[in-house]
Amino acid sequence: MPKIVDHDARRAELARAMWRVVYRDGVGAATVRSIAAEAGWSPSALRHYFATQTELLVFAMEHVQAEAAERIAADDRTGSPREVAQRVLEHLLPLDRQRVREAEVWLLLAARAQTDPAARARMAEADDGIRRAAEFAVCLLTGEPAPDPDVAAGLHALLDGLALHALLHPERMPPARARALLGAHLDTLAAS
Amino acid sequence: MPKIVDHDARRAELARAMWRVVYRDGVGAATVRSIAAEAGWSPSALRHYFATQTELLVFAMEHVQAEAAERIAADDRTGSPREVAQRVLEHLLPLDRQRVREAEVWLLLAARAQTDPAARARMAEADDGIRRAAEFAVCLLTGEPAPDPDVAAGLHALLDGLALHALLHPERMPPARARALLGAHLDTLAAS
DNA sequence: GGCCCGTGCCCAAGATCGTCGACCACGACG
DNA sequence: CGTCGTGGTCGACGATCTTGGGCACGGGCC
Repeated sequence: MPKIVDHDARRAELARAMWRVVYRDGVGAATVRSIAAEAGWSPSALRHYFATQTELLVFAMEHVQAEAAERIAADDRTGSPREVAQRVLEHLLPLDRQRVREAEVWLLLAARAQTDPAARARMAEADDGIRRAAEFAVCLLTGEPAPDPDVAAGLHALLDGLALHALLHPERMPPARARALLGAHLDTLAAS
Repeated sequence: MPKIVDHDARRAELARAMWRVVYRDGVGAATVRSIAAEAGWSPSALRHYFATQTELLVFAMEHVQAEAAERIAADDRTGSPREVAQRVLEHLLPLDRQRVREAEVWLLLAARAQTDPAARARMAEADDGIRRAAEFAVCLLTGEPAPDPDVAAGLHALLDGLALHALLHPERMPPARARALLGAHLDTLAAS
């Protein structure tokens, strides 16, 4: 058979090129052509590994989720359950430049999910991940083995709302304020 | 001088055409061409009234905000402060088909605000409107004349998060559930 | 009443985008 | 050593937003 390249490795390489573009020029500059140029190839070459631009965004979104999961897994879980819960959830907020860029991809994919089924499916999985983190935090706070679904859903909505505000209005919702508001919500959950 | 047309009336007419397209085909179909065709004109004619597509979206967003403000103003304010607060805030959630369409425009403009200054400015104003509603609700619940900024900001973030979930995952966040989660949050605010 | 010129509008083109088809090159297998 | 399938490029297509040039109309002025 012909020459064989490692598709997964190539996709990862292309994804790295995409993130370089996103970090440097913002998510709006992440076009097929600019990513191909960044990687040093022709735009058509990308089609062998990502059939559509949405597939690229989906792959980038998987990277975002993997990064978040790794940050959470790397947490040492020291301190009170309340402190652990807050730290875990803060890993999901765009509190530094890198995570702002990641959240930009998240928001772009959210808008695209309104019309693109593939984007919608990926957003649903990312949503699951955040929901599980919220449920984990609720379990930590209440001491119960199973979280109240409504309490977790409310925390989940607050998280996404804080992320949205931190992204769109960073001057009104700086990282410290997002952290404080999250902490206040966790306090009320712990109290009840 | 030459023939004079009422620019405001023409803009309103174009905005109505846009909303017909959005209601029928979704926000993804709201291109300059489709809107011009819906209004019966050429795409270039739109440029006299909306220089860019973002201006169209901004005008549509102003309509969304005006509709929401009107819904809130039309509320008869009967019932307990707790009930009034919930009803007012529910006017800001995408609980029916029309408001889902309006929220689609909101999300599209949010994504565009990442790169487009005009969209960003309009989103900031829309954000102000929601924040004021949240502050009003907090005042109702606490009985204080001035709301706690952090409490209002938390409620605001929850509102936007609920709206986002109702929009992206309506099967997980149906209108009844969004209402219930909002109500639960208001209960905890009233209790503290 | 007739001319002017500015507004309104269309046509065509430019720029950029995502996507696709046709074609070429290389290299592993038979 | 030949074959053919994979990898890659080039060019083109269609759609999009945007822009410039030009035509038509009609209100104001002489």
